Amino acid sequence: MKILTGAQIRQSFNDFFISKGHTFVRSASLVPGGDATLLFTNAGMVQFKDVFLGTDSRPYTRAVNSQKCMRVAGKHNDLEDVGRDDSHHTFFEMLGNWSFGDYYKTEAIAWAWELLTEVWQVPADKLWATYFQDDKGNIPTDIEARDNWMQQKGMMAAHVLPGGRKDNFWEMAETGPCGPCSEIHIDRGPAGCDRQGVPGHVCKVNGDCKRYLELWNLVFIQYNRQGPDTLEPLPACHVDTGMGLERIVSVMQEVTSNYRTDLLFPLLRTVQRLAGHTDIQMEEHFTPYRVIADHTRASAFLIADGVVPGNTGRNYIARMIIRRASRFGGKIGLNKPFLAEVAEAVIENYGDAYPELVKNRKTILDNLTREETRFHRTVEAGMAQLEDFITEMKKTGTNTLPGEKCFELYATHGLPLELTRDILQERGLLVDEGGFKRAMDEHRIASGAGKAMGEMGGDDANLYSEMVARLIQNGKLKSTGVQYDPYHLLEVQGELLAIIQEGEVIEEALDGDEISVLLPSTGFYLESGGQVSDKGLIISLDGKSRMEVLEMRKPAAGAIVHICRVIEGNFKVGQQVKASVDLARRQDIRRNHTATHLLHAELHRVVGKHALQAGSMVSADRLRFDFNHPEAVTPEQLDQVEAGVNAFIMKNYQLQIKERSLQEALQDGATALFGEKYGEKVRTVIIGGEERISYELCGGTHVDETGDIGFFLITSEGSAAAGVRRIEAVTGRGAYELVRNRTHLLKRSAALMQTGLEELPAKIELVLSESEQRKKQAGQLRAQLAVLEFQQQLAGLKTSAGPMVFATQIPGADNETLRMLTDRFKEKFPSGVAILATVIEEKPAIVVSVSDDLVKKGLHAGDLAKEAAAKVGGSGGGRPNLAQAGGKDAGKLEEALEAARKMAQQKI
RNA sequence: GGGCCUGUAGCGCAGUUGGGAGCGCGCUUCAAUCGCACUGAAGAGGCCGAGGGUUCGAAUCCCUCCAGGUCCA
Repeated sequence: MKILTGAQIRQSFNDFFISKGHTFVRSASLVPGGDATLLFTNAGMVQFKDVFLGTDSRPYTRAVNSQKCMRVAGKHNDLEDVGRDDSHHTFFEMLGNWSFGDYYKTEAIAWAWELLTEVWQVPADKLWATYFQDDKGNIPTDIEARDNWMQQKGMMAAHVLPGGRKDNFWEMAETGPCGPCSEIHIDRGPAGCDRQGVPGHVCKVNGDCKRYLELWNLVFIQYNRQGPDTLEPLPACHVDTGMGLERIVSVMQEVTSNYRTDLLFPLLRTVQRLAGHTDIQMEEHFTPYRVIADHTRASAFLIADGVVPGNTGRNYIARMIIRRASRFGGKIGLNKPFLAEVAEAVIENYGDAYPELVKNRKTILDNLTREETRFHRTVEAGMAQLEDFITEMKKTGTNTLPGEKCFELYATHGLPLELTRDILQERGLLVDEGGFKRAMDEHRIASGAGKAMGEMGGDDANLYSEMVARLIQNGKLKSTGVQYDPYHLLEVQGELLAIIQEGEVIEEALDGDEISVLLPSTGFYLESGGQVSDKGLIISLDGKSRMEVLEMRKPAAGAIVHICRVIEGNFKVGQQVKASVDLARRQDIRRNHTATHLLHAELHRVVGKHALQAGSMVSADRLRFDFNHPEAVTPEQLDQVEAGVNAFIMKNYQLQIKERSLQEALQDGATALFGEKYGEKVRTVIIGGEERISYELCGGTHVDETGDIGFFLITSEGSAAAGVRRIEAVTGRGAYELVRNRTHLLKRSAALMQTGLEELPAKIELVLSESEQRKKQAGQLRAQLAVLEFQQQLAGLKTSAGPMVFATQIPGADNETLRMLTDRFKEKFPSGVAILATVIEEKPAIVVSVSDDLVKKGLHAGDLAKEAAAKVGGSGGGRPNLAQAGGKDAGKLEEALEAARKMAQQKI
């Protein structure tokens, strides 16, 4: 075999297929654009899915690339297993070549063979191939593939094997494109078997040991599945192949582990240096090394694609992976943030092939360190909680921590089970892991497993995709589905192709119905890139029937539907209608969208280049912009940003919007946003001409000149998530309304304060401090008066041998003063009962104090308070030596005091 | 999207059937010192996250919302 580096293998794969007429296509983002059913791009074909479905087209028919993929979570969450063996990864690269209705099996097989055996010089006698033979006998055997394999130079006939549906038939979903596939395996020799000596074990292709390794899967898409038993031949056949880069590199570099290839080993070396381990120590702790290498690589790529650690969705996955890496770092003594250093090795090793890593270096390193720090803090807090549990256990003499307690530590305080177990182990204690699992399962169910990522996809997808397919066949729709042009088709006339109500196709909609409506073409903007859907009207040609368009949706490829409510008359499928976008609303949206671009640009200038867009919402009445920034934006910065955007507006720049190739735009420095799907042709929006203030890829609608925005005002700044700030702003009409309302408020305030606008703040300050002072003074005076009054009353009392019982009203006192007065009473009469009352806001309030010696005799202040309160229609209580009560009827206060006094005297 | 936890002085926190809003650090002033650190004394600083409800009375109980943390998908 040729000796090549991992980077060379990737490059030679691309070069080989480019030499066969393929176009190199950049790896799509890990965040799949426009596919909410998918958490991450998990295969090479994700970005070409719509091409296979026939609803998207590309300027080329042959493509090649290496695609970034993440496989984590999803159906089977095996994250806990990644890093424990030599072949599993969260992140990996998939090499692939594609034919879109161009070449087919003959070329695909010949080229795969040529690349492997001639270019890479993999020994032909070690290679095996499989072809499809239906184990159920319904679908024809793929003889074409078999024969092609047999013809390859050096291929041994015995090495071409049939395989059933499980391994050799590929389907995207329950319906849609599908076809047989053909796999290439390599025999690593008897030594590669990990089940040697197991009785009955036989090494074989697609067997249960590791001797035969699947290298490459060639998928031949030739059918369209329409139901469980109906396959229709496709008019054009496609090829979709995939080969895991890490795997082929491990084979060609003849190492036993993906982690020992030059793709990943430099990362392990970095960890080794940080841990200060010898080679032997590294081998002894190979699992933590693998976990750290895999997870750091994955999180670096995630962050580069805009997925910063957070607590929901994709962001949560990023957090989980980083925390797991951090935890395994702890196992080899790395207790301070260290992942940034490992990430440096990732950037070094992958930066050439994936420049987004280099471009986002600072963001990657900062986010890793920040997340590690946060995790350490969380763990410390969790440990403190655990200490409480341990003390509790020692008290009760148990040695096993109940599962639900352990789960509480995990689910509420973020302390992983493993750490809890380790800490307990050190103290000779145990965890009830069965209980933990049970609590976990309960939690899973309680959290409503299933519809977490939103409502997209769903049951209607099939309904719509079938409907679109039928309409295309009938010639009612173009081959790409509904014609969508939100830039020009602001008013269209067309046939009402279909009406859907609550998942059912109907023929007629009546007044008041809420329905989905399909037209051959539309100019209503479909929510994307944060810009909300358009609203507007659909009317019959005679103008007698009308429905309002509330929202736009795309339930399936090619199906862009209007969600409507009929407000007058009725509609029938087949009739001609006119659809018109609400233009005033659209105009507001355009202003807000262009302002969003200006805001983005200005934030870069004022707070820094790292302030990348992390989310955006453009609606008619406001705009919301989220961006990465670790701390609050200062009021000065906000002011500067607002002023900057308004300066851009006043310069009245002409916007330049044009289509160009993605490659060209990116090379030219355009900002591409994460989570957006870009085809080959992209729409670019440039503001500022020569100065080029902003240059973004954007499908949204924009104003013609920045002056159209009118005016821009920031209305709020706050936190959207950890490390993400959110700015809200208004423009045009909204900004004017805001200023007008505020001006009115200000004028009214100034009038109320009897001063001019300029002097208003000073005047308010003055009035506030005066009022504060007066309040204090008044309180002090009231208290002084009350004290004086009370002291006079006290002076009138004679000291006697026995306990003193004293009940009186102190006008003007408040609760606090009354309590203070009971202390005065105690000073004069160490043994006694004071029942003091006052009237606050027309309601009686009573405070009862009982000296300690009387408390010991069984007197309870609370009882006296209750007795008194009963008379004034209230209730009360407190501690034995001090109690409070309140009531409603101040007129009976004297009576109440008397009752309490009597009761006290009786009890003494 | 859902489950759980937490919002009390500038910071870290306590507040136990609902009845005196507190502790530590920090801050201000004074004393002591040639000066600083330490120490001692005095003091300032709180719509107890927001809004509603129950109650004579809510930091405390109930509801809604907001923010942060954490887990599940």
